[in-house]
Amino acid sequence: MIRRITLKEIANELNVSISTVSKSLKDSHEIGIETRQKIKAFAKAHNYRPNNIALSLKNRKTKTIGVIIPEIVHHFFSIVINSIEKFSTENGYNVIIAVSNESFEKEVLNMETLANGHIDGIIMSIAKETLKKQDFHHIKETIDLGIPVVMFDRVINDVKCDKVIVNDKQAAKEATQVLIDDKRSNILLLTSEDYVSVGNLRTEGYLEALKDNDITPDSDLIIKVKDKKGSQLEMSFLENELEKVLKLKKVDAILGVNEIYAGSALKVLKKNKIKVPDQIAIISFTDGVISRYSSPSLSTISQHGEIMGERAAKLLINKLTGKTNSNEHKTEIINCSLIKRESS
Amino acid sequence: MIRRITLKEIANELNVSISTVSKSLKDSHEIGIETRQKIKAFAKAHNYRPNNIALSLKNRKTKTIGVIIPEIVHHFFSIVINSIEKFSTENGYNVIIAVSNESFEKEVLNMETLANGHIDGIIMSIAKETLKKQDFHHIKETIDLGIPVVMFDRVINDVKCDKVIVNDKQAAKEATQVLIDDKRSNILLLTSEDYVSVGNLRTEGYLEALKDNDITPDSDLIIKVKDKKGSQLEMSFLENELEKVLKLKKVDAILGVNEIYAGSALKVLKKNKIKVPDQIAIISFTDGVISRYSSPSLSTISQHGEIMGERAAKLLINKLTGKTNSNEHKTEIINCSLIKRESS
DNA sequence: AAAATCTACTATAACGTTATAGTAGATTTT
DNA sequence: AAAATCTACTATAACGTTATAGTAGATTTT
Repeated sequence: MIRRITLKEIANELNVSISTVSKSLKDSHEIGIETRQKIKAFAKAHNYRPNNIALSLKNRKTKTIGVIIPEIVHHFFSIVINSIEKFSTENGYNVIIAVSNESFEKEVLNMETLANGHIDGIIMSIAKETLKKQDFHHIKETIDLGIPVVMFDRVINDVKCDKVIVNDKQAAKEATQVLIDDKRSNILLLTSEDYVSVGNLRTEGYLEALKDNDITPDSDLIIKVKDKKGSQLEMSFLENELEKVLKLKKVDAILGVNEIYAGSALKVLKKNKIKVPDQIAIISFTDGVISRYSSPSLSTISQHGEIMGERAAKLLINKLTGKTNSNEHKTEIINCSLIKRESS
Repeated sequence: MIRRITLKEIANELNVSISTVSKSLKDSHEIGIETRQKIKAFAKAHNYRPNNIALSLKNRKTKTIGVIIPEIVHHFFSIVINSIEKFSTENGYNVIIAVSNESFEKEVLNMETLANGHIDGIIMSIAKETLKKQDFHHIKETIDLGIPVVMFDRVINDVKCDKVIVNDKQAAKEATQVLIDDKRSNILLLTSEDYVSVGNLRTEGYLEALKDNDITPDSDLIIKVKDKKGSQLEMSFLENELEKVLKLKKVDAILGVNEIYAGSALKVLKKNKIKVPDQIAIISFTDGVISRYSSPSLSTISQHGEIMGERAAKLLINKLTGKTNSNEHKTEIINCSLIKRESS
């Protein structure tokens, strides 16, 4: 085992002061060229690398970004993380991941751990439980400590920080319109409970589209999927509800706020021998792997997770490097796009 | 903006020395009880939190684990990360994520960045390009620096470190046997190129099963999917090759080394109106979301990514906390299990 | 030749901690 | 009453850096 050599050790070996070594390695003109070269050669030969922890302490900068997300095993979030990691690394930042698992308590814990040390700023998407509780003290406290926070996708209006969102309402409205234009007017909506900001916006978009076309919304056609611990339960809830509605009501289209919901719906339709898209067309949010590999493949609304991640990272790094003022807060809106596949 | 208070500031406020503050907060009996309580109360009131960077420097421990993986947007890897993150957080460790994108160069870069500072140990799965190049100097150097490394899934035999793998060969053999027992003997294998360790082992298992049943392997029935930048190209290669083979040869079963391959195969079969599993049965590795939401759903071999992640994290943390000797290296083998669904 | 300037360094403090060694003043022992 | 011990602290060095201030000795200016 070879311990990493330090400036002190180099200084001792070469009988110069630590300052001389430090300055030489930075190629400072204060030091004579011969000494400089000797030191640089020695450092190289011994594979000197500055200790980043010491630098972090000195500079009060860790060059690390903390990311708090509700889930990792999730197509959209993993795309965003990937993109954050990519952009951050390119700009000399490391990325620490913390998962809230949709839990308020864990999110608070994550924030505290991160804020206590190893990061310069935070990118996050809010846990469902936090949205439900409407308790954002941990986020406000972190911002008060001078740690910049950027929120993406699931954001909170009354916390002042940079945000990256998608035009959820508009996208849902347009998708609904596409279904209506296809002569379908009994559109079932699979959405999440109201406190989930994005689900809510998508529901609004759906309702607006109906209104614009003078279709009276039928509350039976809106299934709000209850969150259960463990997605298995959540899905069986959805499947049961959907089957019930299909027996009672005429349905000729389904709009899902994510591809898991839509994928599960597809299973139910198949089981009941309902033809997609002939009898029921489907459009869903989240352009993930389910949509592409299911059959028929699902028409989806892409939220452009890659762009989202990159924008979020860019906003944060701009704050960290002082390129943007720390009191000004931007909200960037990314336009979704509808990807037509076989289900519509 | 409220800057975090330091020991020094507390000491100044209360007219005691920094030592006294530090010791009081650690509840040291060297300090009188009244002083101690006064200091603790003051610290609490001002929301004192020790600076972790300073502690890291002092203790030469960062309480952070680095994870280097080939991809994040990947069911199996994201499950493993999730599990690593979970176990690590529970044990007081943070997790830094670095993505190699299957590139050797990026993997080396990632290793160097991580080894230079902010982490105590590394968990990794090797990039395909690295496996192809057979150049592992970066990993050996990191280990030489006294930074423990744990490899999972894609491991390297001639690097001495802890490893967590799956019984790939045996699992592939058993899956093949299941297909044979179902009276299928023209089994097509969708595998990766030879240098990918896990793909190779699975191919071996497949071949062994054939041999045990006196079936002569047909090299036309083994498609080695070429890696292309961008999975889109990779898949069109697979689809074209598969279509060719289906025209030329009798095929009554397919074994895929991952669910992307199997999912793509399913698309091809569907396009050619081949019934699954009646005409061709499918079994694949990776129990992901594609397998569950495709139709028919795919029978898969679960590699138990959660267990893998947990074991890897446990092995590493045991090394870091000195619970296990740093010179002894374990290889843990996790048994896959076959999950039967509709495709077989 | 004294004063000013330059060259090529070194010493010191600081980032925020903690562990070790040191020390006034009070109390106990002999 | 001198010596030993205790109590309740403080000073210092260290982790590994860097920026600022300081300084011998040589060289240049006047």
